[in-house]
Amino acid sequence: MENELRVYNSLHRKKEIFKPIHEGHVGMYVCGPTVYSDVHLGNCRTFVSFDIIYRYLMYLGYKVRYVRNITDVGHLENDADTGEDKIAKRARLEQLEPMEVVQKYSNGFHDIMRMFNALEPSIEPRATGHILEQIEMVQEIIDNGYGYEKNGSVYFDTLKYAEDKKGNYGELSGRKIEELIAESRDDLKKQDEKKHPSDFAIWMKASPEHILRWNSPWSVGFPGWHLECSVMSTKYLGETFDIHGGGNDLKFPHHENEIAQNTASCGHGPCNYWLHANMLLMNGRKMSKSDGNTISPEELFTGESPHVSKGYSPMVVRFFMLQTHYSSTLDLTDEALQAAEKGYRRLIEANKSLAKLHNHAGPSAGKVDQDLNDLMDLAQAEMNDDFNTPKALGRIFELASKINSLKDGHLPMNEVSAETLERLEASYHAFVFDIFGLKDETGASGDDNSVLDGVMEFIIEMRTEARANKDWATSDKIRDKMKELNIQLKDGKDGTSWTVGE
RNA sequence: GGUCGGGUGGCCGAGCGGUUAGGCAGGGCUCUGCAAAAGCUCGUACGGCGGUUCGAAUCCGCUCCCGACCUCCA
Repeated sequence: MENELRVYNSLHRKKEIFKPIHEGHVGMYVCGPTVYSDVHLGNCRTFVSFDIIYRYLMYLGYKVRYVRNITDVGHLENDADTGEDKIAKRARLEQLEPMEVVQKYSNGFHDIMRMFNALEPSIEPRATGHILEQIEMVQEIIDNGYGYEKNGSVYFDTLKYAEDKKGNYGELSGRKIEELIAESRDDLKKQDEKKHPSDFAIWMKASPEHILRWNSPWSVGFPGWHLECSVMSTKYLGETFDIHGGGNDLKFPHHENEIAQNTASCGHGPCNYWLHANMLLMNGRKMSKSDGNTISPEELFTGESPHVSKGYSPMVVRFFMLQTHYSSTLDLTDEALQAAEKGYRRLIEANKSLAKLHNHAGPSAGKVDQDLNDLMDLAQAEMNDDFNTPKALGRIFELASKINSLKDGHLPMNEVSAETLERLEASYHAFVFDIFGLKDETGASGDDNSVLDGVMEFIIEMRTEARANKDWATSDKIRDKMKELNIQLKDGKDGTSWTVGE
């Protein structure tokens, strides 16, 4: 097991030891959402993946600047004939100001991410707030000979870029420029203006119906579709930073073009490590609105969808995501979610049991002590191996078994040193809550549940009395009634505990 | 068609040359007034066909399926 953090760098297609540019600091940029409609659940998976990476880097002691943009301008709508901006089109549709649309869906996005307990990025820049910087970069690219203007639009000269060996166009996505020539479809917009089919726009002249528009040296228009990330990552993280992340589907053309733009303007690519999160599938297939194979975060939470038998809480979904490595596809099925729900509860319940072990710590360390420490070391090692949450989770589950055994007296508590118990509490908590980013949704022992806690304490006391008197009728009545109210009572060695839910 | 990535026990999902992943479900046992919870325990899987090797789920070849990207998309 490696003790150093290793990450899978998409650019080199191999795992590499992670070494930040500035000791103790990490700059990370993740391509954020385009806010022209409600967040896609797949989006959430990507951001949850990077949320865990962010959390783990901080856990390791790094000071992280996490930049995740909001794209509120610049994406062409492919299925429309006009080639107009997605935001503008949506605005027309709903009779709203473009920025109103942007605001609405940004809010919605934030709400969902909050439900998933994702930490906010350090900076969340918007493309529309960086038009000047984008114009500057376009000019730089032109000045360096890699951009050309045609009818008010400016294109990136991929052929010249490739010929100069300035960068290696296609390196990230494994594409060759010759193949791009052959494959490029001839019905692309403004094809006739481009010198080469694989060239892409870095500034677009606005058509008359285009609402979002800004003045520039070339025309009244809007920036190209990949420029914002090049510009904003450079502005907030510098010309070279540590990690650039995003969904797998952004590798080409988005990230490839980003590299080209950065290289053309400042001579080198933006970052040292490219990390890509894989896609979320449902029932083995890509989520697709057209064939009905889709579910929104809200539908998933409420259960109002033909694809799920019931609603699953955000934390259950988050746990479900943890069970798969971020670089693998994740297949969402009702059955898998049900399993995740149980697993999640087990993980949280063990944490509560752990808290109760506190007073029983013995003085001498034994085999159990060693096993616990080994498992904690292993869990960390798994995370160091490219943020392997499924493996780390496996170790934490093994810890949960040990904790339960200790609680039930199946393992000798006096073999666990006070030091190890302390470490176990800190470590278990750190993994479950700080790194995995889960929250306790099970109701009991919550921070803001003092009233319910008090009531339950009383009810359990009453039932314990009944049981002491072998008044089974009363004790079972209490238990059944609680069950009806969705509260489960569990009799253990040290008394009765309770949880909300089945 | 091109480029990548996959096919693992009933389900999900790690592993990627020799060792029990883990979760869920199922069987058995322990504990318990009963139940639940919890613990212990059982199941012996790697798409197919060849090859390399003392040894392959793990490497190589062929083949069959699946997915992603190639066009806005996380």
